[in-house]
Amino acid sequence: MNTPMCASLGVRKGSWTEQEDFLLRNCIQKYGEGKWHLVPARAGLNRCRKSCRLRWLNYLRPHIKRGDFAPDEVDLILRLHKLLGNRWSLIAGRLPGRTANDVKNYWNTHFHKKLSIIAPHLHPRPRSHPRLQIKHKSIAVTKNEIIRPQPRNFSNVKKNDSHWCNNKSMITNTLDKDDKRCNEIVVNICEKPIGENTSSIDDGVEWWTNLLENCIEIEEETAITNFEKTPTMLLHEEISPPLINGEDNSMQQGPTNNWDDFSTDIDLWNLLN
DNA sequence: AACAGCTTCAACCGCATACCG
DNA sequence: CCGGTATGCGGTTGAAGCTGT
Repeated sequence: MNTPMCASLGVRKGSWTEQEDFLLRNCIQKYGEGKWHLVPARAGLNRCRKSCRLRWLNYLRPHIKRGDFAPDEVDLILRLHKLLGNRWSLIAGRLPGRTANDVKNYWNTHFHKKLSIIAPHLHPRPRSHPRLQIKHKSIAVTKNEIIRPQPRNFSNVKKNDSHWCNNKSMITNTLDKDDKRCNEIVVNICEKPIGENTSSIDDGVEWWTNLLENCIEIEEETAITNFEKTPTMLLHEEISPPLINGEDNSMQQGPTNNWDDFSTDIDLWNLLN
């Protein structure tokens, strides 16, 4: 366990000062990201490595977007949350400039509390929010089974793909009613690179561009005109219905077949407005 | 103006997984 | 294969600011 390290030896906690931010930023610029256990010593900070990492990832990293989420981003969060559940890092990976913490906080403040009001049995939350109870009319919400990606071992896969979006597929697993792994689903989503140098200004822009390119490919393949559709609409179409075992599964979906049911999202949109 | 209650979000905590010798 | 360590992630907390009375 690592956390005792943070608690021991009087390591500083709480809000970061400008001086600490300056030291950490300089350290990362000099040595690069990673090796977090070395960062406190290198930067001359009396902070634990986890605190340094979190501060960098959530606040100091370049090109982090602050402020309100755009409607398109909210739409994407809703759809991805429906697909992935509370996989905040995965969701954030598809929102350029947004951190997992941002997405999580946004969800908890804008959606979770509202869901807990309109469907408390599905979304329990410790504290009540009387104001919101008055503000929002009741809306029927159906529970959707989240398809949770399972860890996969790609150790035998060649790791020299320099174009991280050239493989459009993300393999996930679904669980059947007996909680047994039953199917592999290939979801066409751009995967953000891991472990590459992503500090350039192209970071978010590039993956988003690739996402759009992939959407265009799908569009061309299906010979459907999507002139006035938003990226998220295209993404929605891209991720549903799934391909199971590489084949069109539209006629053989099992008990977890709810890919085209985004009624909850629409209700949540109404809540926001 | 003062107070209480509520909301937001940065930061912390603990767990799971990856990595390495 | 095993054990220790590093890293990443999601849940939770709490201080600060905001809003209503």
